[in-house]
Amino acid sequence: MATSKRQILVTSALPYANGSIHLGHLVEYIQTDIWVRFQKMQGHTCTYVCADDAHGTPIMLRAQNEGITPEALINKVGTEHRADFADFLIKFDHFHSTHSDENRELASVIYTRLRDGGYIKTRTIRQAYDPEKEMFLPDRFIKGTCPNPKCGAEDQYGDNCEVCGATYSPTDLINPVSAISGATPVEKESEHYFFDLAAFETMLRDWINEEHMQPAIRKKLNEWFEAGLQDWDISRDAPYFGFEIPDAPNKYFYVWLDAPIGYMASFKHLCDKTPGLDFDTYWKNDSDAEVYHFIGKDIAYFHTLFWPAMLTGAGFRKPSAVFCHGFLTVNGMKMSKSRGTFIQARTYLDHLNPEYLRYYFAAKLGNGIDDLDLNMDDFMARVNADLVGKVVNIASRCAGFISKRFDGMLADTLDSFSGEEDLFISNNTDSHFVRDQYEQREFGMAMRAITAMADRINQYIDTKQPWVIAKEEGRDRELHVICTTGLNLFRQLICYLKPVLPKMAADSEAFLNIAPLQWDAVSRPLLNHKINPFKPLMTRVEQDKIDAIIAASQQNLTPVSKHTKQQKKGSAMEPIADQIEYEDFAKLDLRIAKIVKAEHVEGADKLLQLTLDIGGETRNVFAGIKSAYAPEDLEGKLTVMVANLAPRKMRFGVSEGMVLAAGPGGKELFVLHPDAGAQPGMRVK
RNA sequence: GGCGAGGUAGCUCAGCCGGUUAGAGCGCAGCACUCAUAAUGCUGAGGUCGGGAGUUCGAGUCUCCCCCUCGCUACCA
Repeated sequence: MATSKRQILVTSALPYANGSIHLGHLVEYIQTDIWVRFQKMQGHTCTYVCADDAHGTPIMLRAQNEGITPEALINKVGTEHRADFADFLIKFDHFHSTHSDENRELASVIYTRLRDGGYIKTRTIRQAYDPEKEMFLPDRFIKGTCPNPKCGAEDQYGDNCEVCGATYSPTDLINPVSAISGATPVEKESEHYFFDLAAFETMLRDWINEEHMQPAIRKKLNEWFEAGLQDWDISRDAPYFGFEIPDAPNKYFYVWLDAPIGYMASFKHLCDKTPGLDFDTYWKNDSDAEVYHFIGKDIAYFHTLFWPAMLTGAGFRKPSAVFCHGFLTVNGMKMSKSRGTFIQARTYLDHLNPEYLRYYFAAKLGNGIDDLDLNMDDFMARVNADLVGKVVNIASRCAGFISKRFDGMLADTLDSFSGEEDLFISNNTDSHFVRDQYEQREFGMAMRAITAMADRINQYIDTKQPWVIAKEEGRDRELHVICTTGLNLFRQLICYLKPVLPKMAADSEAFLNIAPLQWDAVSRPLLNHKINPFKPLMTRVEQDKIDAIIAASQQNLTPVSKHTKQQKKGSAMEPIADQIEYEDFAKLDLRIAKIVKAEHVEGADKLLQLTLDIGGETRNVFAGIKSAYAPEDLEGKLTVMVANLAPRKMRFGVSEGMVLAAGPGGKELFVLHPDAGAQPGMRVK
């Protein structure tokens, strides 16, 4: 490990200023923040910058919808983002916006240098245009019927069909409409600016063969090389919310052009107000400083191809490395609004301590690009057992004796009744391992090593039985040393956990009455020192809090804008329910049923009582179809029923399933009938 | 369809270049203890390492085939 001071600049991907921060985002910010805090504790100069990604069509349109300026929108969202990050203890040295003077300047510098270097070309392309709104339409803003003859799903986006998975160009859509105005798009030509990525192929191929990224990403890049590097369209026509291209009126930089430059811009802003922090030292071509980007694996293309190529073409240094992480799943599945697992940062914060999540993510993060699963049961068990049960418990079980018996003073030596110092030293030795794991972003390994230390300490206390010694005459000094040892070991643990748990570390520092912990400071014990009374440093995760988060996440997102708005434009069709997995469907047991008997129910206005034969057995089912069917119309016919629906006690008896029917109600109800040949009891699938 | 990552105890995961009885934590069972936020310690049960074939003296660990999961992508990047 390098012992000299390093100069390190670290970034996380820029969150888009169009939506809220959710738990998926936080994997990255927490990962980065832990690494940065760790580097700072090592005494290195480590600077962590980020910014809101504030440009692009979606932001422009959303601002219009809300009747505010894009600037007002990004300010509003920016404020919210900052609060979410701050409350999750993500400590940026600076959080900027891509819609800033610094970014405009740097984007212009980079573009101009690329242009002068011959890396910018122009070409006329044809693109869908909304004649009513007078703007070109990104594929995502065109909707129509899927052109796949086997599919024909309505209301699909311009680039691919979410129903059948087919891909096509917007011009293939049947009855295409602009999702913005409802007008029919026309084709129109426009001159676009392109970045000549292929010109950098040799440089990029060399670059990725060094240690600048994880092996899995490198493989992916090779695949992209095989496919051939394409020119990159970096311009968009007005109206567009972004920066106008210097020598091209009414042409704007595509949001992804100025987004990564936002890393530099944010840093530039910080440099301008921080003495001793010099922009060029970090970004000049031959810089010795280190620059790292933490990103999700989905945006590797931008960061490992475009970005280093742009930097090289403009005479800047390339990143030292790009670190990718996987996605977050919740309870083993993709985050889902309907399951209540699409959890906003704020929703979590309303109910739980952010350090729980920081620890849990740390415990499961490695340096690979595997997805990370937030399993709620595991989350609760892990946090409670490791943090509360093991770590905090050590302080809790020693502190009482120190304050009650020794007036809050620690002993003046650890020397020994049996190996106190050895234990202390062995933790120090292990700290080298922990440090290496942090450096390598193997946080899970680090957490494991730390909890193993905690196990040893609890064993030590158990062996020593201070509660027995406390009752015996003349063993005060022994008791004093044991508890002092315990608290010193605790101090080490907290130090090693500090990058992950900054708040708990601060509280522990207050409890121990010490200056902020630095990594190496704990190699010598704290002796003959007055500590403060112990207060609980962390309480347990409770199940009802987790339930509340899930419930709140479900409500948050059900009725909202999206559906209602689009519904008005389209047909009067009831919106399609949230997507389900095959397993969800497979849970339904649908059977062909023969209606052997149908009769009126005395006293019921809407119900008919049906006796259904489903092969081996008969079921009694109450169906609300009296308004549309007479019993005699039904008897003898076949229909389809849900056979595994939980029986329901109704006023007139127990209903053991339900028959399927369509229609709005009243006379317009249509019971399903199978085609000829179906037999009672057959499963429908 | 293409590509990538995975499938190891109930759960979440370690297992480097192949080597004796496959590991950890949580959970579970029993015991101990009571200083501690029902915390802690000890003991134990539990896995034919997705399936099959091959290479080898020897394979979660290498090769091939198959099955399953997840992700990306499908001339947007």
